[in-house]
Order: sequence, then structure tokens, then C-alpha cells
Amino acid sequence: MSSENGRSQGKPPEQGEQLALIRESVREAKAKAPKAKPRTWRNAPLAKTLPVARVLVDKGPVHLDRLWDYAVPEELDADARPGVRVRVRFGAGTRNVRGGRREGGGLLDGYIVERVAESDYQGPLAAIAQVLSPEPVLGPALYDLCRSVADRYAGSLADVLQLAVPPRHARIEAEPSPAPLPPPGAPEPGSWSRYPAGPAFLDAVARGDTPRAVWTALPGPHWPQELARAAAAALSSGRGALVVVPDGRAAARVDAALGALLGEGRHVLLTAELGPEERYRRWLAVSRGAVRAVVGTRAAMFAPVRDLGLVAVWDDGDSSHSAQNAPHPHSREVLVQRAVHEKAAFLLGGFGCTVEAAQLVNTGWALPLAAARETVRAAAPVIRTVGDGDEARDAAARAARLPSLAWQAAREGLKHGPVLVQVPRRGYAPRLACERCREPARCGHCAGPLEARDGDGALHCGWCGQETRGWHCAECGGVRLRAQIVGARRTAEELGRAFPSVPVRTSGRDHILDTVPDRPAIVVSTPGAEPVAEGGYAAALLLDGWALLGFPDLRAGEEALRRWLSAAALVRGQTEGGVVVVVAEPTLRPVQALVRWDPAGHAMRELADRAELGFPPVSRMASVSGPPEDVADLLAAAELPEDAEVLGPVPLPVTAAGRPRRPGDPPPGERWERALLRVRPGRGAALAAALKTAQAIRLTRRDGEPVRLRVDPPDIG
DNA sequence: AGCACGCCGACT
DNA sequence: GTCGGCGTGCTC
Repeated sequence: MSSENGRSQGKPPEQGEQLALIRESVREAKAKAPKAKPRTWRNAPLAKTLPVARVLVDKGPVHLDRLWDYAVPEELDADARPGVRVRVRFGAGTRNVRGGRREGGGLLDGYIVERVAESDYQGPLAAIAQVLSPEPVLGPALYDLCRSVADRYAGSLADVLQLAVPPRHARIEAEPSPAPLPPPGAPEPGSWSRYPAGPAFLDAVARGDTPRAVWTALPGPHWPQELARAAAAALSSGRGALVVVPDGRAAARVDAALGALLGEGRHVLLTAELGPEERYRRWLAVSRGAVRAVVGTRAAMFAPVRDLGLVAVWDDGDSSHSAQNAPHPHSREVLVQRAVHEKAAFLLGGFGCTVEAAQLVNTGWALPLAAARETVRAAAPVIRTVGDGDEARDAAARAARLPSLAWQAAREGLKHGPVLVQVPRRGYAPRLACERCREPARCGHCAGPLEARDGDGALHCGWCGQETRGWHCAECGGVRLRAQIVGARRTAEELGRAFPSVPVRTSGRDHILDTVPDRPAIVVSTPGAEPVAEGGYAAALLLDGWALLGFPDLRAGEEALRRWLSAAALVRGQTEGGVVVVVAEPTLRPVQALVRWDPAGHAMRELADRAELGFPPVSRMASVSGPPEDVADLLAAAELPEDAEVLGPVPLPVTAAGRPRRPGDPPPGERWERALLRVRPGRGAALAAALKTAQAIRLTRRDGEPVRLRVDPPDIG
């Protein structure tokens, strides 16, 4: 890790510096104009000090992403503190009309951002209509955070606020929060001792320093306790801690670990499952400083933890770290910003390693935190690979559609404990098979699985990518194909027949098992839903290699490795006889990284490739999508940074009618295009600002449809 | 987004 | 004259 006064004290990879500068210069220019004495239409009595409130109007016109000055009437002076929710009149109807004055315009919700003595605005100020609640929910730190997140993602402040500030429940606000407990003592390093730099990281956090680390976690069940200890170290320094994990299950485990370490009352769990009222209750406890430590899913990334001492993210490669709502901030990126702005320590951990994490290390912004090679080797299971084409010789293995090696590993493992079988998620990448005899459709060049991309009828090999024309079944001569999705249930049935004396359990999207007992059983699971085995699995079979690696995405390899590592980390270490069999081409890079248990090395090599190709995160990208003429319009109007490269636009696949639409897809039947914009990393803020400005101009003039902007588009490739 | 103002042609 | 088309610009 690095420390605040250490060598790696650098700039974060991306900042809203550019926008901040622009705003600053606008403010300076305005400051030269004589400031008017604040006056209202009716000359109503104003607050004696700081009579002007700078208000962020929520849900106003999207492009009016700025603060508005309102007068603070004397009777609202006490309640109208920075951060409170207010209602204000906003709209053309509020203006003076001829001789008389009329109050028109709608009442809009907003937040007081600050109170100032004078306004830059020359005209008469409208008065704040109402203070909705005296609770200051948008404090200065949270406001600054939302502002910089909006800037980075070319989104509006109001959109970010929607993610960051939960809706109000008056009844909950009326309840008092519990009294804050004194800081706990510094925690023992515990299993952090397995990492050479672990205890030092913990010490630095406990001392009040701000070390930053990218942590490659050892396989096994210790990570929730390790995250809890890191959080406890921050608390012991008198500061707060925030831990963001991908899903509710992981959050519950860290929550339990925090409870075991700190008792009750020093931390809260913040997840969507709580329901709006309980969530607001806990959020308020954090906002009021009654609780200093938070663990939660992505919405918790904005949690207004007081005097933040540590931010931590677990498994940042999991796609649920990206918010579903515009402008789609990613918890890793938001917490990088918070670590810098709020001067907190930073811990990014997982079994895998994303290229973005590798980039943080590569730029020297964070230091690697990993165990010694021999510690890793002992803790990890033995990994064996088997090509998908391997013929099974045993009849039983063939019946279960398992290669011999996988079948043997399962049979052997079942003598010692539960065996995990990871299968592709239904609909993830449908495998094609002969409609008549069910023989899988294979590529004529390399025997890889054929896939139908884009639904345009063309068949491509999932391995070598070559197109196959005029397919016919090698077995029976059939010419019609069907999608053969072998889901968890079918696999479970087949395995049940192959191992009739062993119970078979399944865990998948709709029915997730948390844990399984330490007894022989076959546990079939889709990626991400793997139950924890109490004594570790004796073996695991990873059967979805072709599906994961065949996915046409820049991250396919990284994502396959991440899912394999997550499953394999639940298996006993090799010293306890743990074995993993992965059905995938052994020459492929992610497969080799799994065999060597070297996620960080894999990420570094991926990063080097991306650098060569100019792909993110070595460059910064944004996408513009919409009807072709609107995309062209916006690109023509935008004053892009000089070095910005425009790739495309290219047509997007048309959304088929009736098909469930994923967010970001064009409306059914519409022909949309997408352009990608690329700049070097330091210019990301300038790119976002240019796009946002161009979009705002379009919205003001109301020419054409608004286009969709997305910074860090997820599906490049 | 709304809403008002303003500068044009056709109507009681 | 003046009613109302919608193009343009502002909203503290």
C-alpha cells in the first residue's frame, strides 16, 4: 500500500478538474460585476445573516444543472440550513408581469447547498416557499461527491442525487438515532498476517493514515473478516469506514463479521432488500454520525459516512457494481474519488483482478497487497484442465455429458465432501445443436461450438470466430438447428443419474442456497450463486468454459477467470486435497492464469494489451447512441478535446419486437447508431464536459431527439 | 420542460 | 385594429 506522505501520493486517474476550472472561471467573471443587494418581489423581511440560499432544483429541466439563488425569509432562517430539502417556485411564471407581480410557476423540490450573503443575480430573488424538513441530508461532502460524479459521467447532478439521497419518510426522520458509541480498540491482524504487507496496512489505517491497496485475496472464507478488520481499524482511528460489495449475500457476510468483531451499534448494513423505510432509518443514522461504519451494495457507495477513514470495494469485476440508473456510476470509480477528496484509505479486493485494479497499481496510485507465492499455492486447490472435445470413455460419464477427467474428479471428491458443479446460466450463450439428433453444432475448422450472433442467421465459431455457411449435422445430416441450453436443472438431473447414491442440490438465480453442509453432495450452481460449503468443497467442476470465453466482449477472458476463481476459492486448498477441473482450452490465457492462480499477472497482461490497442482503462471512452441524424448532429456540435478520436458511428443491432429489452437497447424496430469517442486518460473530464454541453444545447433548442451518452460504456468489443 | 414575449398574417 | 401562429429565450 501507499501512504499519504509516501511516494505514490498522486492524482487519481480521473478528476472533474476541467469542469471545476470552468465553473471557477465563470464564478470569477461574475464576481467582477457589481453584486446586487438581495431583494425580493414583495420586500418581505429576510434572514438577518446570509439571506441568500443557493438551491439545487431537483427534477427541473435536465439541462439546468446548476444552482439558483433564493431569498431566505426571516421565519425560515433557522430551518433553512445547508443540506435541507426545500420547495421553491421555479419557472417563467414567477417573473414580474407588467405592473403587477404574479406567483406562477411550479413548486419544485430542491436542496439548499449553501447560505451566502449576496447573490450574483441582478434581478429580484424569489423566496424559498417551504423548508420540507430541517434534516440536512445533502451535506457539503455529499454535494461535492455528487457534483464530481455527475461531471465524470456526463450526467446531471439531479440524476446522481437520486442515487445518493434516499426519499424522505417524515415518520422515520422524527425518530431519534441511537447515541454514537466510542471508537473500538485497534483490531488484531488475524488472517491479515497471511499477507506480508497485511498487518502494516491495518496499522496504517488504525494510525489515521491513508494507505491505498489493491488486494488479491487468498482463496477461502476469510475475506469477510478481513474486510471487517480493515473497517474496524478505521473506526479505531476515530474515523468512519465504508465497504461496498456486489450483492446482498456478500453484504450479509461482511455484516456478520463486523458484528462479531465490534458487537452491535457501531455499523449498519445498507441494501435494497431492507425496504425504503428501514433503509432511510439506517441512512439517517449514518448521516447524523450516530453510526460510523457501513457495509452495503452499490447504492451504499454514496453513504454519507462522517470523516471517512477507509473505503473498500470487494470484487469490482462484478457487473452489479455499476449502477443501473443514469449516469451509471461504478462503485470502484466513485470510491476512488471519495478516497481522494475525503482523504481516506482505499482497499480494492477480490479473488480476481480487474484491468482497472491493475491500472491503479501500474500508475502507482495504489500498491499491491498479495500473499507470497507459496502461501497462494498451498491455499489454492489443484487445477486441472480438460478440452471440451475430450471423449468420455466411461458410459456413466458420457450419460452425464462430462469428460472423463471431470467425472473422475467428482467421483473422487464425493468420497470426502461436497462437489461444486458450475454451469452456464440459462440464456447466457445458447449452444446450438442439431434439431433432429441433438448433436452439438461444431465448427468445421476447429470443432469449437457454433453460435448465432445478432440473430442475423450467420453462424460463427465461438472459438476461432470463422463463419460457417450451409451447416449440416455431421452425425445425421440434419440441416436445422436448435438452441441447446443445458441449464442447472438438466445438469442436476443428469448428474443425479450418474451418482445415484448422492444428494444433488441446485443453486441459481431464482433459488440461491447460502451454504451447504460438509457432507458428500453434488451442488449444481450458476456463476455467482455458488453456496459456501462449511468445510470447503472437496472438488469443483467448471463446465461453462466455452460459454464464458466465447462471449464476444473485451472482458470475456477476465470475466471467465473471475467466475472460475470465485468458484474455485470455495474449494479446499491443495494441502487438504481440493481439486478443480475446468473444461476449457488449456492454452488460453485465462485458463493458464487459473492454473497458476495468478489473477494479478493476468490483469497486468490484459492491461498491456489494452494499452497497445488504446482500449480502456488505458484510454477513456464514451459512447453516443441514438437515431443516426441525432448522433451525427451531436458529434458535429460538440467541441470535443483536440485529441478526441471518433470511432464510427456504426449501426446498432435492431431490438427484435417482443424480446425483453435491456437498458440501453434502442426501442424495438428503430435503427440506431452508436459512436465511440476515445481520449487519453487525462482528458476524460474534458470529453464528458464537451458531450454534456452539446447535449444541453440540443435540449435547450429542442432540435431532434436527445441522444444517449455513456461514459465507460460496458459493452465494447 | 413550461411559459411568456414578439413579430408575422387573417379575421370579428 | 387584434387574435393567435409558433420561433426564441429565460427561469433565481
